[in-house]
Amino acid sequence: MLSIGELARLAQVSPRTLRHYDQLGLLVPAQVDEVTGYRRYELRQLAELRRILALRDLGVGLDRIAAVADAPVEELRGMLRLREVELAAAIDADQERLRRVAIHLDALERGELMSLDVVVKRSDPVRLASIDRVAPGYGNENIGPLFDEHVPGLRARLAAADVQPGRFVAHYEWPDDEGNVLVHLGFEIGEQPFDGDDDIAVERLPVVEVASALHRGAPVDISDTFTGLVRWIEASGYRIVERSREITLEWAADDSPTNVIEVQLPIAAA
Amino acid sequence: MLSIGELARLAQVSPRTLRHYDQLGLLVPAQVDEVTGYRRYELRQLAELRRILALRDLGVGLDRIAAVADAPVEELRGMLRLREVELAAAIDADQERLRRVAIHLDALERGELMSLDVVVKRSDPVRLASIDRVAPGYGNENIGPLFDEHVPGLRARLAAADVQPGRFVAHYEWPDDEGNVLVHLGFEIGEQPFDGDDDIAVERLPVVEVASALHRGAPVDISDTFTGLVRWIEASGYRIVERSREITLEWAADDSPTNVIEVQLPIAAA
DNA sequence: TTGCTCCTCACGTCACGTGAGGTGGC
DNA sequence: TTGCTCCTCACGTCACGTGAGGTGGC
Repeated sequence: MLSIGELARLAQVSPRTLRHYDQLGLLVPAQVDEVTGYRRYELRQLAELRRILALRDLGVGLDRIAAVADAPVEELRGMLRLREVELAAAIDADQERLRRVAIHLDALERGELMSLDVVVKRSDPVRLASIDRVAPGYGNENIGPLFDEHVPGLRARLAAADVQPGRFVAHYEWPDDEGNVLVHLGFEIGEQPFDGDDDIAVERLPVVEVASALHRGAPVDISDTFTGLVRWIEASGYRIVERSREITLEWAADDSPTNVIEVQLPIAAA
Repeated sequence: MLSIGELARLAQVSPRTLRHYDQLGLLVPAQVDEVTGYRRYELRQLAELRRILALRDLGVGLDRIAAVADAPVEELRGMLRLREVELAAAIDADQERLRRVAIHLDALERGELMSLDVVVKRSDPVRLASIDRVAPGYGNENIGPLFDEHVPGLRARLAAADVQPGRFVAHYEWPDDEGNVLVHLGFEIGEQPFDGDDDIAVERLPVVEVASALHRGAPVDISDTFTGLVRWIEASGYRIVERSREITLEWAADDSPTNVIEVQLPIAAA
């Protein structure tokens, strides 16, 4: 017979661990002194304990160890197979994290500070009242004037139709052969009843996987955010499958530093 | 300004998470209503929150995120490098676990049940009073008679010298050209003052890395335990660097099922 | 008799999830 | 006025480590 300390020393664990296993019913002492509460173990329990510790060191939870302890070998086999799958998944997840850490460090080397702002998510479902206009190209110098010219009018016409405009959303199509870009300018309208008119279309943006970055401040600098986002996407092993969406989360004035625009680029695994 | 629910939706986290970050001082609302306690966030805090979540998803603890939040970029860089090292270590550890799971599953296929009993550890420091005898080979049929013949006498002579014998320990040397094996038969004597005599030597076994398995029952079957242990060692990428040690943890009678003998094989990475 | 071992609570860890019980805003 | 949101506790999670406070055995 062994005292708790002797068994602990043989197995190189703490007495506290053995008390814990006793409490869980995982390894109950062969005898317990009724007066003093002293635990007494048999030597064959060292073998039991070793099995418990071996499974524990494989990362198996104590509840699952208890579950296979008195079960047929089949159970043990199944549990080990499960653990194999879990471990493979954990390794994958950590390797993915490792890749992302490397990407952030690369971005830091280049002085880019935004890589940590990028989020991959599914876009929110959006119902939009929008107009289509053609710009002579991308970039704020081409798009900006379009906004100034058409957005106030759109807002006014929605109000006239008793529709509360929500957030402002712009999205783009690929340029045609001459470089002209079809731009959709719209406001979220939720589920308010509205069918559009001969100029205003009502559309739902498909819910897709997007990489998203936040742009703050004047829209003139939005191409920096855009460039950083594209770089992040390439480094992360995605490819862009659609043109960008820009969601204006907050807008004070054209040059206000409190402006916040979310830039979304639909992506897929490269 | 955003309510807690709005910010939570934008960032796809729970309000509870935001309250938690508030409590930790990690992301404190721009305003808190003094009467109702309602939290109000500014939109620029969404960018802060995204950075926090990005680091969290890399497995960085919230305390460390807080530590780099207002620190110079150098801190962030250092923290990410540290995380790189930690992640690599975690992956290594999980891959090692994966290998061991595979070894156990293999052993189960072959019907061996003991692989989970094997432990790698450093041997305990042992001071031994022992005699050297020559056996005509390994195996219980060669070693057993030696035990029967010499062990009782050794015990008696130690008692006569006022030395309390501890656990019985046998260890072996490599066989010579004719297959003769030098066997050391001894008892642990701790630090009791004793220098031996012309037959009994006092020795300290070097503390080394060993693979250890427990044998239960009659010593006749100890070769099964031995075989399983050797197989485990090979499958696990170790090699045997010295002959075995056998430590008798419990001994009732020659054929008692409560006998427990620990078999240790000194190992090194293959 | 003095150390050493043993005992039973019970808090702390990490990042929240999940009620309970109650109130404020549209 | 009714739902929806928000609030503050406070327990539970996982496998013990770490005291606190006290007693038993050599």
